[in-house]
Amino acid sequence: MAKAIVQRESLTEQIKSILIGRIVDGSLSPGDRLKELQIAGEFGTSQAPVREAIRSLQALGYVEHKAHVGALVKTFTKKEIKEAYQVREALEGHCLILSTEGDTAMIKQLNTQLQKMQTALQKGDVQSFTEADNMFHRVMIEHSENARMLEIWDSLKIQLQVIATLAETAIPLEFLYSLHPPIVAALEKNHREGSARFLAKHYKEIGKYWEMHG
Amino acid sequence: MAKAIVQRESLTEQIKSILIGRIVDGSLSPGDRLKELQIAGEFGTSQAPVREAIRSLQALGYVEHKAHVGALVKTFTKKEIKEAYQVREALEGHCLILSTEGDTAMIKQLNTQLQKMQTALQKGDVQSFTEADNMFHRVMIEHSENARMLEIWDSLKIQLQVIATLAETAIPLEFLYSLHPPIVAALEKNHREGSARFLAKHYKEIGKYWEMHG
DNA sequence: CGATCATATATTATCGATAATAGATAAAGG
DNA sequence: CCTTTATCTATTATCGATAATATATGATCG
Repeated sequence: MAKAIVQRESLTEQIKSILIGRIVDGSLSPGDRLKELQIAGEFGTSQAPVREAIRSLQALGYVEHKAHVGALVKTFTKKEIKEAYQVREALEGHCLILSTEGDTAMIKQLNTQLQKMQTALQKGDVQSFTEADNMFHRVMIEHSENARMLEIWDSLKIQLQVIATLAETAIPLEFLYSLHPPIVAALEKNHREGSARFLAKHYKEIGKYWEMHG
Repeated sequence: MAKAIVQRESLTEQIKSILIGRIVDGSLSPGDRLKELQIAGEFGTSQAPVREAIRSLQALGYVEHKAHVGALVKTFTKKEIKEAYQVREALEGHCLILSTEGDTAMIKQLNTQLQKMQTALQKGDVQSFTEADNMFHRVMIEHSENARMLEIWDSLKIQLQVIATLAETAIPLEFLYSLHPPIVAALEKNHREGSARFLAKHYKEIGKYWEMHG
């Protein structure tokens, strides 16, 4: 029999999820202060689980913590964004190079995401586009079957996610889209190095936009 | 005037440092359980700072935590080691490719570490060799001037550090050494892709050893 | 004898209260 | 006035105690 009991999540976990939600959706902005007792009061808990939740937000990179002062929602600098993109490029590029010849599954999934991006583009649905874009890149990592790498990749997504909510990054989606198909096309011809080069170009172009507009 | 006051570290920080030391030096072995109250008793503190220290060990990847059960010193599987090496290769390779032509400083530092490795080799000083080896690779990351990447790289080192203490990885140091100079040599000729290829070979060889002996 | 259920125990998770600290504000001295 | 020092306040850091939970152990039933 399947357990129907709703496993009560620990208070810490619940609070953590709620706070992450608030940061991602922007109701908590960079620089905002998280006061342990105030939050505890809001949720009707004691200080302890709030404190723990905040510390784990810190580990995830959502907040900064200063001793005896408390936690502030992290403000991402231009440099940090650039750094995150650079790491992503390193990881994704490596995965492309390592991708095995016969792995048509990855190519298939990449194409699926390309189509989703196109559909979103036509509808002008920015959120769906961003989602598909994210998945496109995540697929590369997933297919390396390297859990650690995926974990790291996800941790990078956090900052870019927060940024995406805040700054309408202002990169024209049509252009952003156009940077992706060549990556897949090269893979389909088994040109893995070429694919990695197109990926590099993709990130170079994004970098340019951040230089100009960020 | 420089402050001479020894800033009292928080209990949490102190406990964290001690526990990390015990894990790295092997007095706490993989699978060992960390009991909050027991440790608190040992240090004469309450449960709270111990609990926090353990949670931050978790974030750093030293221990695993199961709800209502507690923290166990992490046991690294062969697969996880392999994964960590793969990520290292991705990061270091990317840094080599991105390294700027005029960056003689990096080459100089790489050569310095090569020499330290040689010296250690002659003395049969395994620890010094390992240190220099680590630094050799870290130098590549440092020169990307990407703090996030360096942080991630360091977090990967943790597991390999623990492993190094436990299992004498049994790779002949002479052979391990020999994999490094070609990386620098290629860089000196401004063959960055070639350098990255030698790096890849380096990790492939290490991988083989883990397959056979690990 | 095996499977299921109750009970006991060790340990984490949470609580409410207190101590310690950083930063702000006011007072004192030059 | 400006600088330094003392006081105050808001907040984190730590405490000791209790509640909740998972696992182990033993009891009950088929």
